[in-house]
Amino acid sequence: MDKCTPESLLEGRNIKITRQRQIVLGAIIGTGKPFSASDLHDSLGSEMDLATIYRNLEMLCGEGIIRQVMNEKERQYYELACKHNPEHPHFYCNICGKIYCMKQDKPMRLKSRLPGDFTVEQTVLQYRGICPDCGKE
Amino acid sequence: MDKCTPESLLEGRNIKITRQRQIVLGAIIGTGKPFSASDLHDSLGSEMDLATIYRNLEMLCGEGIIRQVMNEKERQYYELACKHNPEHPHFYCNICGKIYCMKQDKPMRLKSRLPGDFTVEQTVLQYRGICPDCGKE
DNA sequence: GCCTAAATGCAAGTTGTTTGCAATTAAAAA
DNA sequence: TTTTTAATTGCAAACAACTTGCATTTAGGC
Ligand SMILES: [Mn+2]
Ligand SMILES: [Mn+2]
Ligand SMILES: [Zn+2]
Ligand SMILES: [Zn+2]
Repeated sequence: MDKCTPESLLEGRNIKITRQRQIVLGAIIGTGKPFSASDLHDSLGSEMDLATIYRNLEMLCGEGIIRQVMNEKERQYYELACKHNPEHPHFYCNICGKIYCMKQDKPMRLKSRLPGDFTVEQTVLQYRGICPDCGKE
Repeated sequence: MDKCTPESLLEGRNIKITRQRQIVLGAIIGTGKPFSASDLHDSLGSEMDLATIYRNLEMLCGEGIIRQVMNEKERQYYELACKHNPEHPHFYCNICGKIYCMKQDKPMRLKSRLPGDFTVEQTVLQYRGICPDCGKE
């Protein structure tokens, strides 16, 4: 139950702890919601260059500290990928574009996984991995 | 089992049947695979303006004649949405980027839904619809 | 404190997609 | 069939998300 901090997330990884990385990670830990690069940029009052944010998001993804959540309106969303936040499905509202995290309790009625009155219009199921062509090499 | 034609797909819809729409729909019907705007543009030997292709893809989507399949590498993929091609999951290869359509037989082992040796690395499950905030208006 | 590789900011470049506008065209009206 | 007109097209420019090159700064080992 030890809470994540910018330092705890980066420790033992041979990654420089820069001022901007502390700020970015602080913001990521601070929000519970999925976020895009420009969400971050805005929430930081544009005090950091967008290119720096993009470079750090890529790095954090590679390290498995954050994960890609959803690609919507040609914009990539991410969320923290620590032990407190295991993988789970998401609900995307076709009207306001908000992204809701769904609880991932194993055997459970759908109703209990989102609070309130959600109307599901589409269910998107995608598999990613290695195809036979690419598997043999 | 009547096969789709550009005309049959557009009929009764108050949409002008232009030369370029026949060509685009012909190409879409011709290929079984998901395609992007630039896939189409290339396959038509650049004989049609990309803007026209984008405008028509948007229109066809709105009409439910095609559907969005996947947003990958910041590029949108589509496929024909006629009665011969009901909704189904897709497999995206993390290496070559190919998109495979999966058969959607109801009760079935996963093995039988894709031919060959596919390694699943990620399963993406997304719901889209209307959230409670947007539902009450 | 000094040194060096890594990280940053800035500006410019890419790529996918959209938009404004004048010219073309499908198809409804005459 | 010819005329009319609103929709569609092509072209060029605009946009938005993201990436890259490069000179400058900085974290962290010495
Ligand atoms: Mn989530
Ligand atoms: Mn398919
Ligand atoms: Zn909503
Ligand atoms: Zn492959």
